[in-house]
Amino acid sequence: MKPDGNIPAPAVRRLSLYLRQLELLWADDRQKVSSKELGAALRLTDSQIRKDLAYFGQFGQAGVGYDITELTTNIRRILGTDRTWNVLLVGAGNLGSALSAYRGFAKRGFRLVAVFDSDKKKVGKPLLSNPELVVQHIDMLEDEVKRREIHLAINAVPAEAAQQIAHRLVKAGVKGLFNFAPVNLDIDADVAVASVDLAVQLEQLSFQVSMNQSIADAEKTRKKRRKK
Amino acid sequence: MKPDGNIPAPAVRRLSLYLRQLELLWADDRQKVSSKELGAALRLTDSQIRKDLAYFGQFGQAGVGYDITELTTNIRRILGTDRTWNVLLVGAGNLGSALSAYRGFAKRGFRLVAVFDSDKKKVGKPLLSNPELVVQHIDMLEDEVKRREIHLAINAVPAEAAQQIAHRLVKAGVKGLFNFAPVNLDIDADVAVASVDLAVQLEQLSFQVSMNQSIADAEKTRKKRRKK
DNA sequence: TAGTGTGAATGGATTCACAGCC
DNA sequence: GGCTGTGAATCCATTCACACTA
Repeated sequence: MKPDGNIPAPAVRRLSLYLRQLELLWADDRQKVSSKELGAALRLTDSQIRKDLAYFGQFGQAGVGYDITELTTNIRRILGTDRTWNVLLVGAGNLGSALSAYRGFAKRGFRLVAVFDSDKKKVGKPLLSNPELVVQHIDMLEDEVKRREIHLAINAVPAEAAQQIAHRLVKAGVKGLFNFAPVNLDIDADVAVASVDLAVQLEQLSFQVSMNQSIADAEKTRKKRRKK
Repeated sequence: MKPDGNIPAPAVRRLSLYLRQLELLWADDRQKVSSKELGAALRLTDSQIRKDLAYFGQFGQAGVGYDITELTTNIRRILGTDRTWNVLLVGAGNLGSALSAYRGFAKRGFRLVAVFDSDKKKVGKPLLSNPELVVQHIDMLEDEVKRREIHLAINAVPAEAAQQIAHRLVKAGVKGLFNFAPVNLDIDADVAVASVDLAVQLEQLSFQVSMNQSIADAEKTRKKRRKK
């Protein structure tokens, strides 16, 4: 892979979307797809798709489009999902358990290989979702990261503990961190971080709904006024 | 509220972050904060924070900064979280159950008032996390939305069902949709949608980690070559 | 002096438009 | 004719820089 110059983050995010759509098409026995068709399905412009792909190489054929199998392979390689990643999970609470049961991870080459918690009541118990996995005490973290070559971690501990656990994960050698706690992690720049804050998402919804509402209201009064 | 002109979506997203930080400061008994201090804590520039806030009004005092309580109130009003939102959940599987147990929602004024599933084995059972909530059959959806004035919905059903449920939710009158399925929902423009695709997030991590790795490798060979 | 609010300048990302190819 | 790949043009977001204020 070429550790290329400056690739916009939004382009990388969309790569995942393209992959999804390609898999759908593939399941439908399709062979070729154009940027226009892909764009229509994902509600993006065709030129955006072409530009995004062009950051990484030339995958299409003029007049024909993209070969679905080939493009799929290429995007997988770009995203680094053409191999299996070992993933660990810290926090076997509600959220953690749900995540450990999520099928979508395995389907995409992410294999959950270890689960940790600090609560002694949970340690030693197998996961309901996957009885082969037994919750380990958090003190085993460092050893397991090394032993099983784990590069990605899902951090599903409460907000208070998140920063400390993050620090520990990084020190243990984890290179990417998926964080669910509503905190801004302070982390070395060479460690990748993805964050999902569920409450923030709901706030965005609440904002949009409020705003749509007041637009609709304004519209209504405008119309009323016109009637006069 | 003023249904103002063009507010950048990223600015609205950051509003949530400001709110979180303000709450932290407030818990620390602080009275005032400057854009510079806020920026340092959140790793943003001070001017960005001032600009973001300026989209919505004038909240600061030159030479002093922002009053924490006052700014908190204002941001809540802007985001529409100065009131309680009734929220429903569709899908009482693993993810759904975890979400229903998540405390962060209630803390921010989002009240889960109904849970639906199509699986008859689940219907009628109370939620472990909140025994007052009993899983209802999906056919009750429309009635409940009206009866309890529910405007927001969390869609935690499998990908195959997501589009159909989304459609039904919108028809029932829901104005905002929090989607966890890895699909692009086709929805009226006047309905707000927030999406979290867990696998996409992991793919972003995998990309970044791979890229960091190859940068590090390149760095290494560069150094080696120099040594000669 | 410390800090806001804001026009102007910069920097990025998206879209346009078209040459070139199948 | 249909479609890619890509410079140029446009659009949008961020940062700069400073007048103004407590």
